[in-house]
This record gives sequence, C-alpha cells and structure tokens, in this order.
Amino acid sequence: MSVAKPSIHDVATLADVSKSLVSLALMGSPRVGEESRAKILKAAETLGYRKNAAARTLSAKRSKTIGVLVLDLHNPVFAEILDGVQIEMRKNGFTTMLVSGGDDPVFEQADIDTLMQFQIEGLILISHRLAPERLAAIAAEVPTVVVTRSDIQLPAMDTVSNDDVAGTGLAVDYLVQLGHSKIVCLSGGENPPSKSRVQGYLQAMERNSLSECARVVAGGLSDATGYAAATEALRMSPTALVVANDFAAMGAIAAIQEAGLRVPEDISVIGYDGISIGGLRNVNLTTVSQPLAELGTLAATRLVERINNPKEPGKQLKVSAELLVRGTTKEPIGATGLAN
Amino acid sequence: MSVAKPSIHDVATLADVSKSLVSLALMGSPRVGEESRAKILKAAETLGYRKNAAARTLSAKRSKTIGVLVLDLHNPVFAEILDGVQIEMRKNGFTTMLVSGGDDPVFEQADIDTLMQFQIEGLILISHRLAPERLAAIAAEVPTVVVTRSDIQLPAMDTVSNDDVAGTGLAVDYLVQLGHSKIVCLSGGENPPSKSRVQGYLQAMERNSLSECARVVAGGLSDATGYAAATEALRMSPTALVVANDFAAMGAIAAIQEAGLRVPEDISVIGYDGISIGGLRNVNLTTVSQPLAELGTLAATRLVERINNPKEPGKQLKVSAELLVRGTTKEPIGATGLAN
DNA sequence: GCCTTTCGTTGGAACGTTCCAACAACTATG
DNA sequence: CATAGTTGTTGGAACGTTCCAACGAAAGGC
Repeated sequence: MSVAKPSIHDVATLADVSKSLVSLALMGSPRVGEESRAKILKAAETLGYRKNAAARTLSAKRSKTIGVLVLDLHNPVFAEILDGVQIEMRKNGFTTMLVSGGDDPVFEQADIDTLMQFQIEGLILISHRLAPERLAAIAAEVPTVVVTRSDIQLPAMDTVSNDDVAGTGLAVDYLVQLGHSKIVCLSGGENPPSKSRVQGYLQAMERNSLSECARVVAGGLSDATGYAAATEALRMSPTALVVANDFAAMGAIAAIQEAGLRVPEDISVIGYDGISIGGLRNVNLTTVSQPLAELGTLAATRLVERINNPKEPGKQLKVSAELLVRGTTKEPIGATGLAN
Repeated sequence: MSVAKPSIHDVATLADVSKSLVSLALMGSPRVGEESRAKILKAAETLGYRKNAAARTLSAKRSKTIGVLVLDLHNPVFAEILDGVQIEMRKNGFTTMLVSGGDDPVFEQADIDTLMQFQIEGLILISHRLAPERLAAIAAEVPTVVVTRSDIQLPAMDTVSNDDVAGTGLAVDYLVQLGHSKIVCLSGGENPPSKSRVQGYLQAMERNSLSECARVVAGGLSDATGYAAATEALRMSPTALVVANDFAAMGAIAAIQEAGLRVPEDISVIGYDGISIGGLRNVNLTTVSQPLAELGTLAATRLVERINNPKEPGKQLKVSAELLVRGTTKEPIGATGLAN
C-alpha cells in the first residue's frame, strides 16, 4: 500500500530518458533503441510500474475495451458462450468488461450505461430484455452484436444465433426415423427463441406428413415448467417429447417417471441447448446441442470487424446445431424396425 | 455514431454556466442553485451527455470500481456468490468489474493485472489458484477479500468462507442419527476446502465414536471423479456416502445405480454446496447448503470497510452451512445392526 | 453603514497517458 | 561536400474530468 503508484514519469527519471520514450517503449514501438528499451523495461520492472488504463483511454481516445451484458449468469448456456467471447477478445487485444443485469430490463439499462461510461468500443448482448427502441438507441451509439436472439434486426446491429428452426427439425426427424409419430412439443413460452423452436417442430412434422399428430403444450424454460407441461402432455399419450430446453426436459423426465413410465423405454425425450449437466451420468439427456463457444467467438470476431469498420451494414449470422444422441431416446414400443 | 460525444464543456455552454458548476451539479453537490441545477440537468439530457469514467478516475484519483475474479464461471456456486457481491456493491456506489481467469493461474494473474490497470479500489477473489507469494503481493497493493478459501491468511487480507468442518459434521451427525454407521467419505482432492471437509468428516466420526468405521476415498469435484470414487467405495459396502460436493455426489449416485443399488433405500448420499440443480426433481439431492449469496454480500461489505479503512488488520469471517434434507437420504436397511 | 459570513459560481491546475511536430546525430546520395 | 533521408529522442499539447482557491453578491452582526 503506502507509496503512491509510480507513473510513467518516475520510470522516465529512473531510466534517464523522456516520458515520451517510455510511452513509446511500453507500447512496443520499433523506433526505440535497443539500449534505451532495455533500460526502460528494467526501470519499469524495479518500480513495479503498471499502466494507468484511465489515462490511456482518455489520451488515446480508445479504451481497447468492450462490454458484455449477459442475461443471467446462472444459466450455463451463457457461461459457455462467454468463454468463446473472452478467448477471441483477448486474442484481439481487447479487455472484456462483464456485467450481468440479472434478468431485469431496468438493471440491464443501468449496466449498459455504466459500460458506456467506461468508453467501451463495442457491446455484446448475450440475450437481453431490452425494448426494441432502447436497443436501437444503444446500437446507434456503439457497435453492437446480439447473441442468441435474432428477432429484432437493425441496420446498425449484428445478430449471431443458432438456427432454432433447423435444430428442432433435427430432433423431430430423428424421432420419426426411430419410428415415432406421436411426438408432442413442450414450448418454452413467449420468448423469441422458444417460438422459433415451436415453429421448427411444426415445420418438421409437416415435412414428415405428421401434421395431424402435431401437438404443442405451453411450457417454459425451467425444470418446474417442464414438469408441469409434461404432466399435461402425458394425457395425449405421446411416445416422444420435444422440449424447449434442457432444464425443462429434465423436469419433463421427472414427470414421466413419477407417472410410472420409463424414459426412454416408454417415452423418448429430447432437450435443447446441450448444457454440460445434460451429460452427467444420471441425466444423460439426448439434446440438440448448440455450438455455444462458437457462438461466442463468432460474435466477438464480428464485433471486432464492426469496430474497425463501423459503417458496414448489420448482418444476421446463423450457426447450426447438431443432434447429440444420448440415453433418453429409443424406438417406440412395438415399432422396432418400422423405420426405413 | 459519428458525432463526437458531448463533454461536460458542451453541457456548460448549452446551459450557459461554467464547466465547474456542471461538474458540481452532476455530482449532486448541495451548493448548486436550484435554477442552475435544473438548467444543467436539462442540457445534459438533451445532449445525451454521459460521464467519462476514464476522466473521472484520472482526475478524482478514485475509480469507484472494484474487481472480482471468479475461478470459473461455469460453476453455479460462484454465480450465486457473485449475486450477493453485485447487489451489495451497487448499494455502495461501486461498479464491479468481473473477470474469469478460467481456472488457470497464468490467466488469473493476467486478469488481475488488467483490473489493476483500471485502478480498482478493491479486489474480491471468488476462489483462486494463486501462489501465496503472488497473493501477498496483490494484497499489499490493493484491499483484497478472498471468498471460499481461508487456508492462506495474511495480515492485509480478509477471508470469507463457509465453515467446511462444521458443515460436513452436520451431514455425518444426521446420518448417524438416522442409524448409519458405515459412512464413507469421498474426498474432493487436494484443494483447501476439500481437505477441510474431509477433516470435518473425520472429526464427526470420532465425535460419534465411529472412528474405526471411518473411510476416506480419494475423489474430485466433478461428476466423473465422483463416479469413480463411488465405484471404489462400493467395495466397502457402505450404507451412506458423504461426498465433497454436489456434482461429485451426482456422479456417485449414477455409480450406485449402475451397480444395481438404489438411492436412498440401499445407500444414502449427501452432497455439499447446495447448487440449484441439486433441487431439480430428478436429482433431489440431500446436501449441505452454503449460504452463497450471504457469502457474497459479506465479502462485499467487508471490502468496502477495508477500502474506507485500509490499515485495519485482516479478518477471517465464517458463515455456517445448513443441512438441506431432500430425497437421497434414508434410514439404513435393518436400522442399527449393520455396523461391524 | 462597515465588516464578516454565507451562497453560488468561476477559471485554472492537476491527473497520467498518447500523439504530434520537431529535433540532433548519423548515414547514404549525387 | 552539401543535401536528403533515417534513427532515436524530446517537450508540449491534448483528452475530460475533479479539485482548489478565489470571486462577487447578498445577508447578517454590531
């Protein structure tokens, strides 16, 4: 503690050069002589010198920092996306400032304001609850990339998301191939990705000439809502459930088991997201897995592009999900060999 | 985009006052006249003015920002601690800068350096992998609070942690009370909290005059290591397992079930941490629950104290865990007779 | 009615950097 | 041998804020 932090000035006097040269040396400029550079580096080392980011930002008019808002840090999906973002941003020499928002639009706006005060050069929203007009105002002020939601499209904003329609289609196609036809969809509620997933289900059912069998039960994205929706769905005596996400799928499995039925022998279940706990031994959930880290790196590279070239028009990027077959899917009873 | 950001100067000219007065008004000083204050606020509003945190920090020599390093964002335990930290820090007018480190000491050190460059006034480490001497160097430079680990104690540093010894004792006592005696402990490896938990197990066994029955199997903190450790433990034909954390406990349950035994009828299992997925219907894990958010708020209030009074000696704060009885514990078959 | 206090306001210095124009000392060019 | 270019270095201005000493005007005390 104690002594005031050394400044570039202190390094300069110790190394017996000008502060400008110290600055140059520390930025890694090639115009600095070998001898001076060595002296400066040594002086900085002995003083325990550390750059002052505030001064840097102010003077250079570049913060080399981007902001990331994540909807909810408890959701493992977002943590994995974040990994991708962090790695890519580090690679590009940016510092990442992370804020959480806690699933509340008011906090979200406040957190974004804070980020703006730090002069962030770009913003990544890993999902959000902002109204379209707020989002537009933000995107007009700073290069912005939205991950996971592609429902709002603005000329000055990019989106990076999973193709939910195609992803859910994968799940349905696989079940049909196994011989299922009584496939019920448990929706995830009124949020944009969930709606796309329902749409993907309906399209896939139609594609497989099963439109008349298509049934959607309103649910949510949590364990509890999945449990409730599954309880209701059981009245339709389905042989398979396509569920909005992995948490809800786990709730659905609990409901099925409590009803005295087995998964997958009596009913197959497919989740969505590919969160790591789905892979735990006693869960072992078949799911549509999003390439989460890839979603993150893609968002990051796109943001860097946009920072370097702000007038580019907004792009809508999609990554494709893949089916991860684990232990909660099987041929329906009495239908073995029915496919192909 | 495009147009330069308005500065305090622009607000001043629009409101027809000096920049100093604008600064005063925006900081909420009581010495500003009603009329001027109104004018200034309106001008700031119409210009869309936003403070420049870099300039503020530089001039005021206070960043009003603290740094938080979390060991691993994927671990839901840490997310919940973080909640507590964030809430408390917001309340105290601090901005929280969050970095992740990704479970690697090198990244951790780099991330802390970055935080320091931003002139953070305090640092909270939600677990870490730093060597004691590195930690000492950091704590000497900035007020530091370590959450979750209390093994390293430094005069200039505080720790806030759960009482792991007592917590594990709770689990053992409960099992004994149910009638168990062949209670095996699956350790969490060589990290400090895990060692305390093993110690708590041994002490509790002794307290219950079961020292001769005490068995510890080396394991880890993940699903996979819990599975492996449980497989080995089964050779000792235990009636109950006390496991280092919830993830490992879930792995242990899978191992038990694969061996053709039932939980809790044949073997009871108790985890540690109280992560939310343990409460999912088809997990329903009995566990020792740490008051995670409280751990976070406590760390935050302690840090604020220390920032305001840097020369105070370091404190070791403990919070107590409680047993959360759910569905993985039950009396042993044949009650008391099984102990050799 | 003069002196002191209080109130609201002000300009300028500081904070630690980066950037720029300019420099001296060499080296190469014709 | 003068001119041009290169290399390494320099001081000063700028960035947007907060802080400080100081101000004039109004209000209070004697």
